Amino acid sequence: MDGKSLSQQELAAWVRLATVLELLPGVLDSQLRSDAGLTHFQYIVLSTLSEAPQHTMRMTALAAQTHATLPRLSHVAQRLQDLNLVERFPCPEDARATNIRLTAAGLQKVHDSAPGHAATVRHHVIDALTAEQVHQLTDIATAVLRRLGPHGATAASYTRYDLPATPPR
Amino acid sequence: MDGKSLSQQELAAWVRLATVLELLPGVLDSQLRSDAGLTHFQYIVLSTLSEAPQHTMRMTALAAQTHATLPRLSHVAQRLQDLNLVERFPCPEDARATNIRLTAAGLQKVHDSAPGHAATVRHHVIDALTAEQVHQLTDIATAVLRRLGPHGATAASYTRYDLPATPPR
DNA sequence: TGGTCTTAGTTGTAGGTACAACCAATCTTC
DNA sequence: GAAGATTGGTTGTACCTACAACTAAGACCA
Repeated sequence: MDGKSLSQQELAAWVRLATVLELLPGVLDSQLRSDAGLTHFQYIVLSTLSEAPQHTMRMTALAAQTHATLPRLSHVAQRLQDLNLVERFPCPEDARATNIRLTAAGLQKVHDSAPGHAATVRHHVIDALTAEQVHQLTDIATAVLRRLGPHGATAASYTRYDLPATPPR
Repeated sequence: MDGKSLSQQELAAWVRLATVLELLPGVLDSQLRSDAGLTHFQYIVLSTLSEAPQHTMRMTALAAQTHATLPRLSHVAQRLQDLNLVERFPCPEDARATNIRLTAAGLQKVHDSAPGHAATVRHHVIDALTAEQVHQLTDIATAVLRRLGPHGATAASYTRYDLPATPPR
C-alpha cells in the first residue's frame, strides 16, 4: 500500500477529476450518438482505421492502439460491420489473424462526424483552459498514464482531430 | 460552433486526457470489484450515504450529488438493496419521494473498502504528480466542470477518502 | 511426426447505463 | 375543487463492456 490517506488538496483534486471522469464521457457519447449515431469508442475505432494505410489494421493492433481488450473490440467490430462501416477478412500472412478495414461508408462517416466531435472537445475542454493549462494538462495526463500500464508511452495517436474537411474522394 | 480545429498542443493534451478517460475508470472499477465486489459508482453511492445524517438521503438528492440520472440510481439502488447494503422506504413528508439508507452491512462495507480504494487513487493519480501539479489539476478540472453543466460548482463532496479506520460502532 | 504452448480471435453471459415510457403524488390555477 | 402541469421514482428495452470459455492456427521441441 502507498501509506497515508489523502490531504485536503489531494482530495480536492481527486474529487474534481473523478467528477470529470463521470461527466465528460457522457457528453462525448451523447453528442456523437445524436449527431452521428456512434459511441465515442466507435468513433475512435473508425478514426484510427481512417489513419491506417489502406484503412486496414489487424484486430490486435487496433485493440492495442485504442486501449481496448480484444473481446471488446470484437463485439464493436461486429456492430460496426452490421452498420456497413467496416469489414473484416482473414489476414493472408497469418491465418489466425483478422484484418479490419474501413468501408467507403465508414470513411464518409468519419469525415462527416469529425468536425462536430472536435467542436465538442474544443468547447468542453480546450476552450475552458488557458494555453498554459493545456500544457500542464498534457504533462499531468502523461504522468498519470505512466502509472496505468505500459500504454502510457504509446498513447501518441490519432491526429485526425484537425483533419481539414477534405471530402473523401 | 467554436471555430477552428485543434492545434498540435491542444491535440496532444486531448489525446492524453482521452486516454486517461479510457483507462482510469477500468482501473478503479477492477480494484473495487475484486477487493470489495463493488463498481466505482456503487462505491460512490455508499460513500456518499455514509456521510449523510442518519446515513439517509432522498433519491433525488443522492442522484444530484453523485451526478447520476434518476433511472440509473434507481437501478443501482435496486442492486445494492439486493446485496443488503442499502434499504429504501417512503419519505414521510412527501409521499412521492423515497429515502435510501445505508444498512449496517453497507456502512461496514464502506469502512472496509475505503482504504484500498484510497490507495489505488493515490498510487495511480496523486503519487504520479508533484504537489504543484495536484494544484494545477484542481484548477483544470474545475474549469472543465464549469463547461459540463451546472454541476461544476456543486462538485465539492465526499470527504470520506481520508476516513481514519474508525470501525463502525 | 506428434505434443504442448502461445497467439489471435470469437462467443456467451452477466451486469451496467441511457433513454423512453410509465405511474403516482403534489402543486397551480381558475 | 377539479383539470392540467410538474415532480419523484420505477420499469422495460436496447446497447455496451468485462470476464471466462472456447476454437483454431502458428511456434517450439523432443
